[in-house]
Amino acid sequence: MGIELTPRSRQILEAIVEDYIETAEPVGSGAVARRHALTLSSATVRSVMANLEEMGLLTSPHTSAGRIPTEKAYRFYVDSLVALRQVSRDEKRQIISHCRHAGTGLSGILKETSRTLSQLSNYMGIVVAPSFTADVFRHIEFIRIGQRKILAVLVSNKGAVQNRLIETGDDYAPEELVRMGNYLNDRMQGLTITQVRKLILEEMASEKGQYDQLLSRTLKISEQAVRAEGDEIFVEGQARILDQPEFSDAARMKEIYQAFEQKGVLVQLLSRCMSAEGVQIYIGSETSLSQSAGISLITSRFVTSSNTVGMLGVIGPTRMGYSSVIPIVDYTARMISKLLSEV
Amino acid sequence: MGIELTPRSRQILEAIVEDYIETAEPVGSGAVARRHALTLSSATVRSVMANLEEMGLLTSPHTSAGRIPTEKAYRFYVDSLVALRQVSRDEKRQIISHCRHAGTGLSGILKETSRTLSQLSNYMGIVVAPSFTADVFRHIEFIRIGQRKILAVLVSNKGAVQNRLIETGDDYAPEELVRMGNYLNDRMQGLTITQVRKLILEEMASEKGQYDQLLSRTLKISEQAVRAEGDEIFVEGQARILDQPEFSDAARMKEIYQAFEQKGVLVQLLSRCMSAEGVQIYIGSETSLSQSAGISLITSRFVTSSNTVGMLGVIGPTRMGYSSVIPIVDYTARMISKLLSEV
DNA sequence: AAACAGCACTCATCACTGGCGAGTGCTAAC
DNA sequence: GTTAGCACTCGCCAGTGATGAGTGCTGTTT
Repeated sequence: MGIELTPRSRQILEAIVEDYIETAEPVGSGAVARRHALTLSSATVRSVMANLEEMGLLTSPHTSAGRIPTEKAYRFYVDSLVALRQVSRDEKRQIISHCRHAGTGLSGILKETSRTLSQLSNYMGIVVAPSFTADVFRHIEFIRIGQRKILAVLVSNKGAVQNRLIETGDDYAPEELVRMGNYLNDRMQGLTITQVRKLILEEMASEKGQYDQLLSRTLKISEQAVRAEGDEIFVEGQARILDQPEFSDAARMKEIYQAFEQKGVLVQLLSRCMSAEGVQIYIGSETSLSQSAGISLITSRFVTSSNTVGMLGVIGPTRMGYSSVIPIVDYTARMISKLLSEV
Repeated sequence: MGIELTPRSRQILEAIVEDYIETAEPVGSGAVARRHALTLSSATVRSVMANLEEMGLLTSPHTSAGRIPTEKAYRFYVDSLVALRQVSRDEKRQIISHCRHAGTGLSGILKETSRTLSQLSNYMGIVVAPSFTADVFRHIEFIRIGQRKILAVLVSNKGAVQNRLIETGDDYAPEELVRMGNYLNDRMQGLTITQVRKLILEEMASEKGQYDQLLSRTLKISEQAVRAEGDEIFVEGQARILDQPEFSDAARMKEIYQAFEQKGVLVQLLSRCMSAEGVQIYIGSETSLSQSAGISLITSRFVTSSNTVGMLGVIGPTRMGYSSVIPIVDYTARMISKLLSEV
């Protein structure tokens, strides 16, 4: 895995990656020698570049163009070359003020955050609302609060509580509701919320669930209680992709937009990120998005007071300003975590 | 307003509009004469076309290309020329089955609808969830249902009910809640929900709202009760815009996406449509979207069992297949209304 | 007068061309 | 090991001319 490079090769590779990130155009030996004052002639640089190409770190689009970094090069770059920029005072200010300012509830804050990410990075900002569907079911309770209104209180093993108001077709007696609760509490112990939901749906479809009156009523209500809260996901700044020269061509674009249209893809992609702490980076095909698209993803997770975990990050071209975006994502995640634990 | 045209001119204009809708290319006199078997020579058609151009119904992109319809022509076309297609059996089937199939609550149905619209029309589908913020406030009630949980029940003059669960920082006595309710019921009579919300926010900011304990608590809670439910809006099929040849160029595209990014623009645009019944059509600049973009909008509203009004429709290029999209939008709106009143 | 054939004219599009310049790999010299 | 020099490749660009679709006008026919 570890790639062996002389210091000079590293320096040159870094120069190429950064140049390419900046200009989006193949960089030639001359440019490297000139811009980086390496006291090396272009010819020397050339021979080094030839080496790097052999190692699979560079490719040339055609004979007499410069070279462009491969995915492998980006990977190496972020792993061991990139010098992370500090988050500037101004950026910090923006992040914080945007977070605070957004008034309307969690959704509002997260949406605003997504927008801020997009603005600061100049790529696409993305935020996945925390949900505890991966948590383990601990306790559920149904409370009658009106003629046809039931309050469901769902508690997970991490202590997160989810209240849900359910309107029903007919009336339920309090004793019946208690029995329902007990039934579920007995049977669902140890499963994750997602599994619980799945199980309920299966039972609903089975014959037993169809003909047993009481059971059927129980299932119908509990399904609503456990239903995932729209797994909210906020994407902002889609238009910014169009700023990137490599996507100015329509076919390319279409691919990307289609990929994102099934947000399912994103959800799947992001749920992977939930597990690990800290900033995570997926480059090109590592994202397992429509391969050829040349997309990268920088994410970090954040937590809330109720211990649920959400995800935020930035999607951009592989040729992305890692040195500045990584710190921004990191800082934003911390801030959001802090903000959400205060409440 | 009424444009005077001889039958023949009308026929030729219709032919041109329909040809252009199909091919997206300037249509010349020859094509019209040939394709529509009008027993007219191209020369005659030419002179008619010259007339139409003078009337502002056609323009030529340059001397020796055919002509393309102006907005005015489209307007005239939909007003008095277009022959609406029937909704095919297959399309009906798709609309109905998609509506039914979508499981998860209102959001799910509407999202699926938006997707269906996009699929059938091959343009962008859009659905705005019904909200009763424009309704008039009639009654509000707070019910204590747990240590720190309050249920707010809000009723509008049309009989629509909105329940909302509120979690509070500290505990409230039932009597206090009753008093709070009375206070609001007295003061907010006759205002729309939107106005109520605005008033509450204003009072919160005023000195009185800051220092009067009871008032402050009342406002804080009622604000949450009245808060607009995220004015949900579902847009699907954005990628389909890229199928349209006129938008294959990146700059053009960007304009559009940026316009849509502030969904505010859409909301504003669509709230206009809410007032009138039946299918409404906005062509080009009539949409008051980024002018030059050549976008058209076909919408219709739908109603729910609780008398709230939503909006659905299709956004596409001005050069849109009106004859088939109009009926689809119309039919879908009817179906959704029916489906939502059943529940 | 309405319809039309004929004609000169305009102009986008396309394929082809040659010049240019950036960049390369190789080799021979320091 | 480093570098200057050189021949070579190839994308890009501007210019060229042929092609063809489409137009407006004019004079003739019915």
